[in-house]
Amino acid sequence: MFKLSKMADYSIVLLSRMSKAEDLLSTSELAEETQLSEATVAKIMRLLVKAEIVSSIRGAQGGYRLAVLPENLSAGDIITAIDGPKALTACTDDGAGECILIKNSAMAMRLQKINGAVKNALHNISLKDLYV
Amino acid sequence: MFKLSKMADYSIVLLSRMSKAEDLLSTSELAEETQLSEATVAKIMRLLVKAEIVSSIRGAQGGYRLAVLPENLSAGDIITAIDGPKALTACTDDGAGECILIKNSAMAMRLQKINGAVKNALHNISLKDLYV
DNA sequence: ATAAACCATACCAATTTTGTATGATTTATA
DNA sequence: TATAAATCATACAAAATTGGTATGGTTTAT
Repeated sequence: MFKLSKMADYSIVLLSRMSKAEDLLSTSELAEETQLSEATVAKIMRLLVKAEIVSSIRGAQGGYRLAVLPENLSAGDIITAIDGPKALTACTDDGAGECILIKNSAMAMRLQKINGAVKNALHNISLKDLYV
Repeated sequence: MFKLSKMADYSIVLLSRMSKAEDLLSTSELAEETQLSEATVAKIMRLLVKAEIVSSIRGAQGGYRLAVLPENLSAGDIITAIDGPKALTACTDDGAGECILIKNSAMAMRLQKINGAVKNALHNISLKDLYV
């Protein structure tokens, strides 16, 4: 399926909100403003931190802040962070073991061609483009 | 998720095989040559017929034949036929009721922008490009 | 010390996807 | 005209994925 997952869409909502903020935003603040549950927000923020899309400050008065400029953050980056690399990667030569298994097969070529085109398209859309 | 479904991939295998054939190919012939089960082949062919990507002849000695030139058949057409229009459509103005519900919302705008880009990318890849 | 806040993991429910089974209809051919 | 080859239509169960929540641990400002 080639459609945006709910989680990826939520993450764009959150990132759009963060791109308007000067200071740190906590999970509870983000949840309240976006109408999402705190648990869901927390789950997404963890993934965005791991992908180094946002930076986090722990402890009281902590929170999250964008680590990248909105114009330098692509939809592809966000989707990869949320849905995992398998959602998008085009099986490049430096890939992991799984990729080698189907290398040289016709199936691998097709996946590479199609996923490569999708990947490319998504990397040409920035968060700034999405923030309407 | 932005990856090719198994069914869509199978359909490309089948269509690639058909693009090499001069005459009709039956479900059992296609199944044998592609190593897929007859039931799975039958299911896919039905969808391709409904989408007018292949034409079918019923009865004994019947079978399937490509109804479009490989260079005029896009990956987007194939995916839409197999996974349904929701896999790809960008929520256009002439769309069905479901689309109207989220119209004018920020979510609709994002979906439109992202899915539109993916849709466009997939329509620029033809079956001929995939047939390696 | 305490409370605010992030971190990590595990888990279940809901949905979607895959794959198969069954029976009906069409048609070439002996 | 009976038979077999073939597509058509629907329904359904198993498997995988996704969505969402809960629980407990760790960090840090006050």
